[in-house]
Amino acid sequence: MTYDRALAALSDPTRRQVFERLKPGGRAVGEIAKGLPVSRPAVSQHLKVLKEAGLVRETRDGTRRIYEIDPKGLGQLRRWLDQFWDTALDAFRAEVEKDGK
Amino acid sequence: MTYDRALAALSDPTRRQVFERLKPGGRAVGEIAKGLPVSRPAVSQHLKVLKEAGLVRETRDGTRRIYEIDPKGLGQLRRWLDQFWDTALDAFRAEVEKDGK
DNA sequence: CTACGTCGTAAGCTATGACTTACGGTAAGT
DNA sequence: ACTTACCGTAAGTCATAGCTTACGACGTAG
Repeated sequence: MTYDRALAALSDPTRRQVFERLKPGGRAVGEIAKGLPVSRPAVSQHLKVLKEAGLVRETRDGTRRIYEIDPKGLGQLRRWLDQFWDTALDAFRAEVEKDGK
Repeated sequence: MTYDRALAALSDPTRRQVFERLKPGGRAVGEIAKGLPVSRPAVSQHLKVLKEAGLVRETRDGTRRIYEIDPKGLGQLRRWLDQFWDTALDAFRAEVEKDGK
């Protein structure tokens, strides 16, 4: 029942950028901030929100914190989404195929 | 590329309530507002956002507007979500099963 | 032990967004 | 034609969330 936090977390564009930067694999905070249009502390705050939403997990490596995608929050969000598929979408399957790309 | 709007739309709790009320089927605005802790105009504004996100579609019936779930936005959101499954989750499948309910 | 690199947190500012009340428009019934 | 029901939009208020700079904590290297 934390899908609500996941939705709130992923609603912010820059926070989504942070999250998408973790797709290739784990990364350190400063490395993530590099290239983003916001400061490093801002990235830290975003990572905190993502972590509390279960979308990201943290690992220590010396003074550096490595962040990687946590499938837990992603799974909860996906299950919540599928809930609408099962109940309300049976009549529209044809259009789902049609809307394409 | 409208998954961003869908995420922004579903991030608000009361807007999620509006959306979830449409799960059983199409409903009129006043009917949706009944039982919600906000006014009817507020519901109208929420429906407008949901519509622009492709999550809801509108139908006329006299002076009433019937709103129902639109699978289009739901599909785009789901595809965006699955993107992370494919790339970053191969190593964690075991844990996905473990986190359970 | 000093200096540096890496990072989280606090405080403060600003913009955005969710809500309210008030109003106007349209369709149906009498 | 008048009234009633149903709804969208405009204007204004208030809280929240994202950003910045400043600071302190922690580990590492020399």
